[in-house]
Amino acid sequence: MKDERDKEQEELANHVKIFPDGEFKLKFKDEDAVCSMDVAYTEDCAFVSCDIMRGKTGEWINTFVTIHELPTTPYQSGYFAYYEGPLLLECLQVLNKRLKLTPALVILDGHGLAHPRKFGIACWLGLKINIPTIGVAKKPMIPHQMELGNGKGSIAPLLLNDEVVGVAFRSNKGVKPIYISPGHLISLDASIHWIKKFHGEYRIFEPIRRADQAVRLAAKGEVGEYDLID
DNA sequence: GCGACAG
DNA sequence: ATCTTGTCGC
Repeated sequence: MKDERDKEQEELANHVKIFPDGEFKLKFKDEDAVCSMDVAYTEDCAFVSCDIMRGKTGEWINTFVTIHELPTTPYQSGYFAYYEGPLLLECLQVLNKRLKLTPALVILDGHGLAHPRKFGIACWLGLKINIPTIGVAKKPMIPHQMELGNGKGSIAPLLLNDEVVGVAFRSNKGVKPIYISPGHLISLDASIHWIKKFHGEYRIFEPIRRADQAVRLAAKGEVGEYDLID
């Protein structure tokens, strides 16, 4: 029996805008911010962090943390957005209200197009905020067919019914790949371009690492809500 | 049919 | 995601 949410995802997926490679390449103005987000959970609450950097230079600005109620919907693979999406949205709303900041691009943990119904959490969030998004995940949801070279920077397409919906990306020699896919209002090649540009020296995308670190500190009670870690 | 299954 | 120390290697 097909989950009701499958139909909803398939419908919403029709509204997602992915540009063909080469079209509408994202350019940042001096003031444009790029945000990378992550979430951590404790027994009784959830913490969201938003790592903020200057899009034009990649320079880290600071990291913002918010506290939230735990999701009421249980986590389920394929429906991650129902679980974590609302938390990301709430954090961005607080960010906007308190810091008057609206990111020009949001990058998050999880998939975009590279999802069984082409509607990963990056698509969901992009549609909600009408801002370009990219999903970067540590595990694939759909397999890559081509062999992935072992060298740093190797890429293999993620195929869904013969359509390229993302790539497996070897972020360092010999490490397990990460998985990049566009979420909304961006192209696949631009998604790869920006991830490469901001990536850093470890396997995991550096801004996501910072967001992860911040949110864990918050979960341990070492920083509070609305704290700017800088 | 069975197992696997973003975070 | 989260529960968790030391340890091997670049």
